[in-house]
Amino acid sequence: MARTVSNNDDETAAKEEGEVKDGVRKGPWTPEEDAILMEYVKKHGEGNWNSVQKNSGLLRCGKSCRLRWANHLRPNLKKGAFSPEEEQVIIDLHSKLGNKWARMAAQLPGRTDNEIKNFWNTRMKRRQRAGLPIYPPEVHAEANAYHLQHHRYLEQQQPPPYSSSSFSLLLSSCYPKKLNDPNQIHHHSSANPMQNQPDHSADRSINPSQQFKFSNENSTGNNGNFAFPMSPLSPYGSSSSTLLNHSFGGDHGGFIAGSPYEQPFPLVQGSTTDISSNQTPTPASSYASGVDGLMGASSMVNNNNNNNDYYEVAPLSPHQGNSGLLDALVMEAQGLYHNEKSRSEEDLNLAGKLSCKRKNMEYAEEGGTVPAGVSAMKKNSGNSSNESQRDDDISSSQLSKGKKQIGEDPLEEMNGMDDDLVSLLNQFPLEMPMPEWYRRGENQSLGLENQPKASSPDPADHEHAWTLGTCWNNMPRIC
DNA sequence: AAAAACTCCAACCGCACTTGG
DNA sequence: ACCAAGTGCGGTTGGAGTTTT
Repeated sequence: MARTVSNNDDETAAKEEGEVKDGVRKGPWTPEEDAILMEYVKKHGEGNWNSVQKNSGLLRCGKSCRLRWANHLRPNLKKGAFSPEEEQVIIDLHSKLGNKWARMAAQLPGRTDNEIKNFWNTRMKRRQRAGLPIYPPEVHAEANAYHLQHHRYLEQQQPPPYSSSSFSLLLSSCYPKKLNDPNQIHHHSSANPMQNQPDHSADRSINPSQQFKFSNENSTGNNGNFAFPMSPLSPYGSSSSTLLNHSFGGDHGGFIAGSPYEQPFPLVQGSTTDISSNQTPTPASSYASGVDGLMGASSMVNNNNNNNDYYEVAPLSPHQGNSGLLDALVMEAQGLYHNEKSRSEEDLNLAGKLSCKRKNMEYAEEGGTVPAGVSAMKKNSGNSSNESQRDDDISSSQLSKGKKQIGEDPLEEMNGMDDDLVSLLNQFPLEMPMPEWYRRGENQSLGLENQPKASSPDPADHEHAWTLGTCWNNMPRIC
């Protein structure tokens, strides 16, 4: 490690730490190597990394040189901890992009993808340990809106490759496949977003083997209760026709506001009935193609106790390519689940009803009010409370605002998806209360101005806050 | 004070994509 | 169309430093 190489005995340290194999050294860079590389780049510019070794005598492979330059030597690199603003940016971007570190880094001048990646992984760990949600509610809302609008944009531009597989498109739209797809990166660069027509070729090329099974082969006749594909971030699971109707019906294009990153894909004009009417039975293999098995990998596993279900999230293979969003959500679910479990095993039977209340407590804690029981629990998570405290400084206010009323026992509803989506669709609610936190932003340019106000929630419903953080627990009540 | 646990982060690795022959 | 080299990206690892027990 470079930082471990002392200045007083670099050669010794390099010999000890730098392993030379086949004329290529590995391990930490020495100041001398850095100097050589910097000199080389000064003379020849970036690129041609493989020629560095030939021309400079540096015993490093091209990849290593590029990495060293990009992460440590290039000018204008910011060092040190991320500012709260930067952290907020990262959280926000991650909710929209997943583990697209390079793209995130492009939004953060002076920061490297590696830095961001490390930051995020650390943050995820901390929050998982603390049983905290990965994303603040506001970020969820924004991301959800982003995904939905992006999806609709794509859908309008070109029909889904598989007949009416909105699911596939939505998900794939959330996880751009091709970095150099002009429609999927640098959204800001286009003055006229309509000029950027999405390239769905990537969506088409998705390997069906990687697709999760969201089996809906019998999903005809859902009575018009279109169950929109569940966005990984959606507080509603993106499954609410109400959400679609209320939130996006009548949009006439525009950007998502309220974020540092306005997303200039055009909002799609049209009503949600367009979407629902387009939903035709789709081969299971065509679902979720875009996210490399997003939902399947995270399919909630029911313990087959339909009355007092508890759930666990199926483990994810790191190679399933969910772009990190799913991982984040899985970790969140796991963390929260374990929290729940650790608090009271014997309360499992009541978990469905109580979990919302508990989550409220957790959010209250995050906001500074720490119920005794919860604080005791957190004490067991090492120093994570300190870290989480800082970590949540950004979002604590948001989180405190994020107490929302939602359907009861959202995980129970989740369970049905894998087994019988048809019944889920058939029972999907036509109306779902719009939570307070979501209405908060209705004056923003999300096209929410024209939303019919949801019926005011039952005050008692405030207790039904987020059971599993901000990921799963806003699923509307189905049964 | 020592050991264990944890955090941080630089660097490596493999895969996928692009480009040029 | 095919192949190889170059490049970029994301996942993972391993070690030093720090904190906790």
